[in-house]
Amino acid sequence: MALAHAILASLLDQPQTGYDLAKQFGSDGFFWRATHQQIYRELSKLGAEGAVGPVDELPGARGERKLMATALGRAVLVQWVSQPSAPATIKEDILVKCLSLGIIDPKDLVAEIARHRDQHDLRRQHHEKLLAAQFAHGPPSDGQLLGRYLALLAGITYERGWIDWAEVAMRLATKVA
Amino acid sequence: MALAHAILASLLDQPQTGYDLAKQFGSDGFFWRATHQQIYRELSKLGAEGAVGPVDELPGARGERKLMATALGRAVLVQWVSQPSAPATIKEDILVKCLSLGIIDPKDLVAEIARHRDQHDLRRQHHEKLLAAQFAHGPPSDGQLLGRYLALLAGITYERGWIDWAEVAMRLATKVA
DNA sequence: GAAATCATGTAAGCTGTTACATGATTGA
DNA sequence: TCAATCATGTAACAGCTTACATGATTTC
Repeated sequence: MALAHAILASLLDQPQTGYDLAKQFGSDGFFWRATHQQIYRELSKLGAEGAVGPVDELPGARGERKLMATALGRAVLVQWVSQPSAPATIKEDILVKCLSLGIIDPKDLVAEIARHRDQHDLRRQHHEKLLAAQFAHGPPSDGQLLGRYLALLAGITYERGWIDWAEVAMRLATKVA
Repeated sequence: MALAHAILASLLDQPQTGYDLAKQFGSDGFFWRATHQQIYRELSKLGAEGAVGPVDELPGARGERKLMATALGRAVLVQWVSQPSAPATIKEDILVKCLSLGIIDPKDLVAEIARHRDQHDLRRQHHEKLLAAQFAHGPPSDGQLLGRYLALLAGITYERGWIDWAEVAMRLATKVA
């Protein structure tokens, strides 16, 4: 149930509505993807547990229900972080498609790999823009900020890995075509 | 429902029992992870659809029920491969932990990143051993084999990405500690 | 006034994980 | 013969995805 913890971590920085969170977790560039349905479900649970709570905003602010992590929520997060977790399992369609190369037209695979390279490249650019905008002066020394810096760096490294692989794979698969 | 297709792709090479598949999909190094329960569930479905079928082995062979993809199964796979698919979504606990750096001891995060680096390094070594053993003479020209080569290459690139990131992240997070 | 965006939900179905179970065969 | 491995399942639950729905506010 790491989504709950991802939400809590996201609510450390600033209060947000479910909608805010859904936008963030729905954007292609974010380190974690989730739909608004998942977000709201988790928020109800977290609210029932008392891990997130409403922020009493200016009464004039239209029906917004901004939430933030409570002291309990932060404690829950700290507790979870202290337990070791296994690396995520890879489930990439493109690899299944590679394994099917024996029964498909290599040109189709090359085209599909090209599409993937483009999508990963878009994300890479997005991450790099954020990094440049938020951390123009290099890695920050503040803990909270450094965490975001490291997450962005991981995203960039990840996307670059796929891009590099795609270039090599396309060259090799073209030869067989 | 890509697991079904991963199974079909795996049954292109050679007939296997559910147990064989479960071993393969359960090993840390494989490009896709699934438990034996998932495997058997998918195999029943695929069997009911006629996408996989039994191989009549030597009658002496003990209760083995080797399966392979049928013509229909191959057609299903080809059809699925022809549709574009989106890159997988990242769900890495370690990134949530990075975002929590504001409320935890940086030393704990560094230790956790070190654990992750080690696990990714084990997988990297595993993949590289397979690559060296199966493709000693470089990339193969045969389609089916090239597919496996590309999948292995992707695995290696992926693991290296995380290892590289971990080295940088540990250096930066140590400074703040 | 219409369209877009903000904001929040329910319901159904599929996928993945954990726990529990069974029986046959192989090797020490 | 005892343990390990082979081989196959059921059941329950947790997590994720897709489709369907509603109403308020903001912008053109």
